[in-house]
Amino acid sequence: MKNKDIPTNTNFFDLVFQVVRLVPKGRVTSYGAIAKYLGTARSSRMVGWAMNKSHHHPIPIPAHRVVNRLGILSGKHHFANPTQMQQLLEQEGIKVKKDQVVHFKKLFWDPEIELKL
DNA sequence: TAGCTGACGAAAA
DNA sequence: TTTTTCGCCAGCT
Repeated sequence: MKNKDIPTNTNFFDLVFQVVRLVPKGRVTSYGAIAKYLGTARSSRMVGWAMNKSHHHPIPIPAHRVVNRLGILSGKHHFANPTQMQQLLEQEGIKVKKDQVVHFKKLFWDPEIELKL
C-alpha cells in the first residue's frame, strides 16, 4: 500500500462509479459533490476522468446523471450522441434547457447528504 | 520512460 | 464582482 492508505480494491475510480450508480432516477449530482464525498474535493477532475473510463467499465454507469456544479451537461459530448445525455435525463423526468438541467438545485443529489451516516 | 491531457472546482488576484 | 491560476492523479501517447 504505497498509494497512501487506499487499498487497491478501493480504487478512486470504482468508488466514483459506485456513488454514481447510487444516484436515484430523476436526480443528478455533480463531479465536485462526488469528489468531496470521496474526500478528494480538489480531485473533481478525476471524477470526470473516471466517467471517461466508465465506458470501458464492466458495470453500467449512469454518467448522464452527473453534471458539473452548474448543472450543465459538460460531458454530453462524450456520449454516443450529444443528445443522448439530454434524452436520458428527460426520460427520467429531468428537464434540460440549453444543455443545462432545469431546477438543478432541486434535483441535485448530494451523496454527503443522502448517504450520510 | 516521461510528459501531457482531461466530462471540474475552488481559491486567489 | 469577474477572471485567472492552481490542484488533483491516473490513463494514454
